[in-house]
Amino acid sequence: MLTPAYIFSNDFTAFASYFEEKPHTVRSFCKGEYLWAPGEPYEKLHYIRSGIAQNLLEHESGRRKIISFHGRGTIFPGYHRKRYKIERSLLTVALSAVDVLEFTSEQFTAMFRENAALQMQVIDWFSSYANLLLYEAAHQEYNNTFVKLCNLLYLLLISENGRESGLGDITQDALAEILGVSLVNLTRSLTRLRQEGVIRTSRRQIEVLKPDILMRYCSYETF
Amino acid sequence: MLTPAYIFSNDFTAFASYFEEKPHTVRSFCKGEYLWAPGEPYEKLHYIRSGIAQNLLEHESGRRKIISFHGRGTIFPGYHRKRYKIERSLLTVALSAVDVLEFTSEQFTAMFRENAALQMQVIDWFSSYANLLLYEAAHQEYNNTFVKLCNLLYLLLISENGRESGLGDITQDALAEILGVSLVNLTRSLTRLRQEGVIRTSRRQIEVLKPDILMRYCSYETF
DNA sequence: CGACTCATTGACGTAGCTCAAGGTATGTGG
DNA sequence: CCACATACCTTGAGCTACGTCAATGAGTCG
Repeated sequence: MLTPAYIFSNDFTAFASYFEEKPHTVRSFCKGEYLWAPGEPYEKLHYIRSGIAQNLLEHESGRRKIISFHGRGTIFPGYHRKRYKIERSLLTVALSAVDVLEFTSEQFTAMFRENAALQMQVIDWFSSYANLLLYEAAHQEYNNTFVKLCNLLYLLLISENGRESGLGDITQDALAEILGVSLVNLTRSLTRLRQEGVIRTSRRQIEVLKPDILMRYCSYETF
Repeated sequence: MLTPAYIFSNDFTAFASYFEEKPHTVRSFCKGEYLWAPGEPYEKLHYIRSGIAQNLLEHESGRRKIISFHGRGTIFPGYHRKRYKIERSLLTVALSAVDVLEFTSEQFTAMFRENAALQMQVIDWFSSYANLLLYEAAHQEYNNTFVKLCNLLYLLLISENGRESGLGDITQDALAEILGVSLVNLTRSLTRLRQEGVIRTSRRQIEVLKPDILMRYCSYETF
């Protein structure tokens, strides 16, 4: 049974050569560049050949919520046709150099119509995305910061998907923006875990020394 | 541009007669009965011919989060093939007498494969569901209870989708469970709105007297 | 008309916020 | 290679939004 995944990767690799054959544009983004800029409607879909990007939402209060990460071998955003107001506040930023195949909505629709396997993969992608959002909106909401953090560390560093997808380094500020808590509050929970010998921290790095203890702190839905 | 909808309805009515022709089971549920019981894996899909059901998640702390409502002319749950751990904590309850066509995963897959219009509608459903969850997980998270409530009242009572779908009456307890706040805290915000003459409340009923003022309290993403 | 559901208000404790200050790596230009 | 700037992390202090507990009121129904 599947647990939430913050990092999407390698779910469309089976279609890599198929995508290459079909009409598309090759594009590259530098670290820090927007794949999807603020205020822009989301017109294009990207198949990521290499690199990693993060998707986040800017709240009118100035706080930012990191929603998900998208690495090599996946499509972002999900294929959809309707336009939602919230998309104006969503943006996608390259965390490293990113190399993509860009499809217009029409180009992707043509592939979707003819390729039954692709249809199923799009469904699978949506169910996985919905699962992450359900976990965040309906489960994590009721956990305190400490449990939220343990859950996140488990999903990013211990779980199969987390280990495979390998985010590499991450700032504590980013962790706070994933969980929707303040940096100060996040640091306090990390300090507790460090004092208990569960983790070791250094600049942009968190190493889990005692995964079994970390898991005992996690909530039931997490693994 | 579309705003979040808590109530799903009439998005599959175009397929009503198509569904009737295809293999299915007709089922009826009484008010309070589970369409999807706790701990049960989600094996079946329902096309709701009449009635309304709510989908919610039970947290291990005992708190409940109401996620969405599903009325006539829609499908629930969304068509998907993978199994997620969180589904064990999800449940769906009939809020009134509910009459459905029940499809097994295989039966629905057969229809999905042959019917291109259905494929597109399933995509639209997923994008709408993802939009609601994004709104909840990434936007409402940063609003205080008062703004959360104003947003919800707008979406349920003022917005086009809310008015059309018509939840009818709703307890304040349910509102609190949608927003993930305590009943006490919710009541205080309602009291403020009542004192300002924005709403009138009575048992299971909320009437908006001054929609323009309510809207001024809402956050930017809401309409 | 008693029992139950639903709504309201008060009292009080605390998780997590902001503000503020400082410490420690990492990178960069001279 | 050093001086300095910048990014990142940590800790303290005080405030507040929101949670729980508790008591009561006000509709609804068999």
